[in-house]
Amino acid sequence: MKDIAAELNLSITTVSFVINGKSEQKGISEATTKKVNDLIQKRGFNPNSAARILRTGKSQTIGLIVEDISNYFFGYIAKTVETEAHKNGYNVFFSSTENDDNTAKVLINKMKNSSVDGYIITATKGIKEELEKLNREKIPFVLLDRLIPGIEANYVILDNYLGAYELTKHLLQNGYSKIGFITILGGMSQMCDRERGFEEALAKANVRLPAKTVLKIPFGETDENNIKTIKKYLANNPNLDALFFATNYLGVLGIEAIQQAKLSVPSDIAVVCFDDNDMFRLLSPSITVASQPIKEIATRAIDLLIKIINKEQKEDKKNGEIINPSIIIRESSARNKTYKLEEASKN
Amino acid sequence: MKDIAAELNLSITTVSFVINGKSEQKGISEATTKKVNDLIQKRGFNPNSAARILRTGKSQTIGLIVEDISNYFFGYIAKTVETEAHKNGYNVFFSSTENDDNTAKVLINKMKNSSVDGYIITATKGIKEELEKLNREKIPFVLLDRLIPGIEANYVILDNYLGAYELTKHLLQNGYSKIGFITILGGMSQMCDRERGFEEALAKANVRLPAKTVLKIPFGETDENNIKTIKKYLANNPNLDALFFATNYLGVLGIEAIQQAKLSVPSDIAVVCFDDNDMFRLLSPSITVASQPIKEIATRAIDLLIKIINKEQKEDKKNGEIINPSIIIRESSARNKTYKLEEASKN
DNA sequence: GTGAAAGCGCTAACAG
DNA sequence: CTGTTAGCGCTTTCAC
Repeated sequence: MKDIAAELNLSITTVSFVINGKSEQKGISEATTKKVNDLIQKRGFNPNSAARILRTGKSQTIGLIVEDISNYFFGYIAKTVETEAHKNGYNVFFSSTENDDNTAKVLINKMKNSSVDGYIITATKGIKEELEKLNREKIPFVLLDRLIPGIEANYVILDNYLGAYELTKHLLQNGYSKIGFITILGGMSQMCDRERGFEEALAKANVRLPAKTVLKIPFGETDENNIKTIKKYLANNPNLDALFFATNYLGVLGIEAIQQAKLSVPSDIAVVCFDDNDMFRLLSPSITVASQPIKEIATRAIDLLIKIINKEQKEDKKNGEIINPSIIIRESSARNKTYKLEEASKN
Repeated sequence: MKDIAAELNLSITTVSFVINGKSEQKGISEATTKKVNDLIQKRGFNPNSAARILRTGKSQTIGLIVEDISNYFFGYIAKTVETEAHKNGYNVFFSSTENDDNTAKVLINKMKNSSVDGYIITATKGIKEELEKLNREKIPFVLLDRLIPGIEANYVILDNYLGAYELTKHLLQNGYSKIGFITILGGMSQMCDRERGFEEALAKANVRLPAKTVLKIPFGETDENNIKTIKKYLANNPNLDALFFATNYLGVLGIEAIQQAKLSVPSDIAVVCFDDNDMFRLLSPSITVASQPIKEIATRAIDLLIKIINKEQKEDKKNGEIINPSIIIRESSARNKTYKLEEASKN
């Protein structure tokens, strides 16, 4: 910057104003502005962002903390967040927590050092304190996909209850009533809401299931072990006529388990799953799902965050957005042709 | 830092030395060191990284530029890079190019402003100049997945030629010789290598195909249009007995097109694809693939980059690593029921 | 063993 | 309309 100023016989201030687009505001002549801009172009000058951050305290960077970037849902979230962030002049730091509290905490602090201007966070269970600290320090963040009870926060989440409720209702209407529910152990809010939706749909239909038909799989196990667990569960619950997978990666594992157990879908067992992806659509039979409008979720989250950063939104007035899922009915939950609705409802 | 120093009646220098783990080297007493560390812990003090970057010129950040973070291949690359980077004390900036030159250029420059210490780049075709500039400025980078002709660079890529050659050989050995090859238009080195592998395997077997059996699909079209294109291609080439998809997302689209065209795999047409994923494994019939050891590729790339950043590697001695793919034979390329999968996979 | 002080590149208040 | 200047928080040389 100094060089530019020297070369044009201008003060550093002038150059700085031009760079920051304050020519007009500061009453700098068009000619000067142009001269400066041209030279900047020619020299390929880039303002040093470290200095700028140091001076302004703003890094034009947002931190994105997801559960697992290699999961399609989060990958697509990340892509959308990034695109939208760039549109608004922000860079994105991303990281995966692998659902580990400690990793999440470390990440939040690491990003804080890097002076991110705000966060989008898919929380893990035990980071309440960190979030409270962010609130105290007035560092903006938006919770995505899941909430932490007792935390005042801006958030964008899906109506998980509704999705699970409808998916379950769909199964019931198609004559499946002995439904196994496979979810994550120690799940966060989104998982609890899905379970609640499932249970209330059953309750409303006066269907009662033994508790053991809910299978909770710990996070972080190997795929192989999880498949084994699901296979064992299937063997122990031979009377089930449908399975509800509460999240996409469990669905994938479940399908593998079902294949290995040589069960036919849906004639032996129907399948529905939360979250859609290419695979569920192309599989034969294709899988009925509750689909999340991922792009919308991500866009809303980043837009909300940027609004907060720019103080267009009052700090103390938190804002929550709840997005509706859509149920996509496919082959995996269609009864076979000979099936009679009356018979099933006897159970 | 100033506060810490003041509170302990020490100079800022001393505190700085302790923070940077130079107590010993600088001959600071154990007692002092401990006192400082304890207070830092208690206060939750975090050194301001902007200031540090400004002073040292090192940001402990690496930039990861991929084609599309929502693609499983790149998502998994990102996850691995990130994990490995954190292990080494680095943060990761990531971005997707969507295979667009201009985006890629902008990203490289944006990251340069943010003083990344180095890059991992999946190049687009027209960023030769940018890379040359990086070389001139001695900013370390590692090319991943694909090369740019005429650029001196460190790189980690797959042996794409070999993968395609073997995949084609497999088809030929199983009696498929009228093989359609579906790839990206204007593809980068990795795509060219795959095509070359395909062609040379055919040539070696003395199989000659009309040119029109190679279909090149432009990047950036909608999925719908691409599926239409593939369907039209299938209709125009009814004599094909196998399809070779040169990359995973084309394979997915292709499978959808094949389903829509009501063709049976492999009896009507066999299918093989580059890159593996859950879907190809679980589909029925499952898809034969050339699988990339993604984790290894990512790990090698980040390790190589860090080595270069730390000057453990001479700047002017570029280092290239070529990783071997493995061929995973599945149902989609089995001739008919009498064909034995086990036999084939022995290789 | 420890401290003083310069300066990284930029912004912005203030002074002309 | 433009220039002077302080200072953001840290590292590091040099001095004691």
